[in-house]
Amino acid sequence: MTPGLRNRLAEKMAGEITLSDSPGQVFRKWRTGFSISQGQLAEQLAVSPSLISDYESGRRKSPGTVIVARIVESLISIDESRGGNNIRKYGSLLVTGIADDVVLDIHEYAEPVALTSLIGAINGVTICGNTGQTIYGYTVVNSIRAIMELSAEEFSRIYGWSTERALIFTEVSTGKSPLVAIRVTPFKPRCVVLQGLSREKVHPAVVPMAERDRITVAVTELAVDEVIRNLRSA
Amino acid sequence: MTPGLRNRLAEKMAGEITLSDSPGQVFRKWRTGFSISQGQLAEQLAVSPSLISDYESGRRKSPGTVIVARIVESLISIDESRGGNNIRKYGSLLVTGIADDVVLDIHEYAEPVALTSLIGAINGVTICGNTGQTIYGYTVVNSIRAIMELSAEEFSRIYGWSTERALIFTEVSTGKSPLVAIRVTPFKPRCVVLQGLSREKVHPAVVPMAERDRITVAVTELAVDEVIRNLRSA
DNA sequence: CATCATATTCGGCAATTGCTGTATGATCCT
DNA sequence: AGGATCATACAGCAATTGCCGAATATGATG
Repeated sequence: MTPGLRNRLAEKMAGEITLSDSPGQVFRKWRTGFSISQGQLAEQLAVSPSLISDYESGRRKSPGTVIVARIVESLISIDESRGGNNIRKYGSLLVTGIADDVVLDIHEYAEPVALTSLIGAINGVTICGNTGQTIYGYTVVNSIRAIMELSAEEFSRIYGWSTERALIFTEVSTGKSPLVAIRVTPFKPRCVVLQGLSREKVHPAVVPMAERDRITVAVTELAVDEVIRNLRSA
Repeated sequence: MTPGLRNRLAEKMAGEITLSDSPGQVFRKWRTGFSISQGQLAEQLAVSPSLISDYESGRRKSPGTVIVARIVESLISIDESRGGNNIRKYGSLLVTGIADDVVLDIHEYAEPVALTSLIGAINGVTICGNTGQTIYGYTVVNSIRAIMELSAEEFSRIYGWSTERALIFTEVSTGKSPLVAIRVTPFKPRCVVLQGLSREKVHPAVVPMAERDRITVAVTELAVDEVIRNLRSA
């Protein structure tokens, strides 16, 4: 695990916290992701445990950069003292090695989000599957590039932290190829969104394949840029 | 320019500001890098220009996440409205496409740093060249991997924002190969540091090559991890 | 049911921030 | 020389933060 990786992970965490409308929730996401209790974090920071709880619960709406930096550095220091497994785990998500124009955006939610909320945000129409679920993140993928260029190992990395996410494939023509690609890989997303399709143009093989893998499928005709923008704003 | 790139650049900027001991200086670095005046930024933010100056000058030691996020989003919005050239320019530095174990760390300084300060931070010994210069950043590179694996285009990207930087090559045996590689590429760094060498073991061809390219050369026997840690702390 | 660990709430208060508005100085252009 | 632009310093003040400590709530375990 290189110090460079650790520094970039710290930067990623700090950036995500700072840009969030709910920094407390993002604090908690990272703390629990690192398997650290509030008491342990408070001890490392030499503060009262209620301070950690105050922040995570949103009592402070605009924490200062000093306290954010201290919390991030403490999380990483605790993990380093335990061997650095979480730094490697989350750090590996930073090193995509995948061209920017294949993975167009990727995001992990601080807390579970209703699938209906995501589909609604992009004016999606559900084709099949259960929309009563929640998801933990999404990845927006250039469909053709992903299928043509990614190895199996790279393909698995578009899942970020969790397979309980939505994969949004852009500029698809019938939707068949993305579902075929998912069929032959070990991991299944919660939901697949086919961008650029109307419901009528969905290939008839899509629904049976999706149902075999218990994947919810939706379509959206929103432009790619708008999909990404709306998802980030939701 | 993908929205994903823009979001990751925003995250990078926010993270860097938050983790810095001088957030004001990092605000200024990004603002001037984007060619935006304080007045233009204030207008976009709908605030008084003195607020921007107050922050950049360090009057506020721990700005809140809300104001940091607003400033970062405003810089990016202004650039988008101008065509997005700076987003592409700085965003391209995020998409290394270079394996993490080649570029071990890379950093841009908010303001010029004396070369002697960097060399001192890593217990370096100057072999040749002028140490009275300043630098704007550094890149720590795995010497063997970089030379064996990087294309010419990839090699040029280890320069980050500026060639006025130090390149630190790790685990070198004689130091000849890095200087040869630099000789045959168009850009020259301000300084090359050869990690893992004592002054006696430097190949005799190093100094003549460095002098031809007006590059300062130093050596350090500090461990790689310590080099990266000390540089980040300096 | 008791105990323990973890988490949350909340009162309190000194310190700091967010922001306006005014004053000042430097630089550039006409 | 004068105006415009850019940047900085600073007084002032309402609002908010950083943090402690006590009390309370919740879930797991024996």
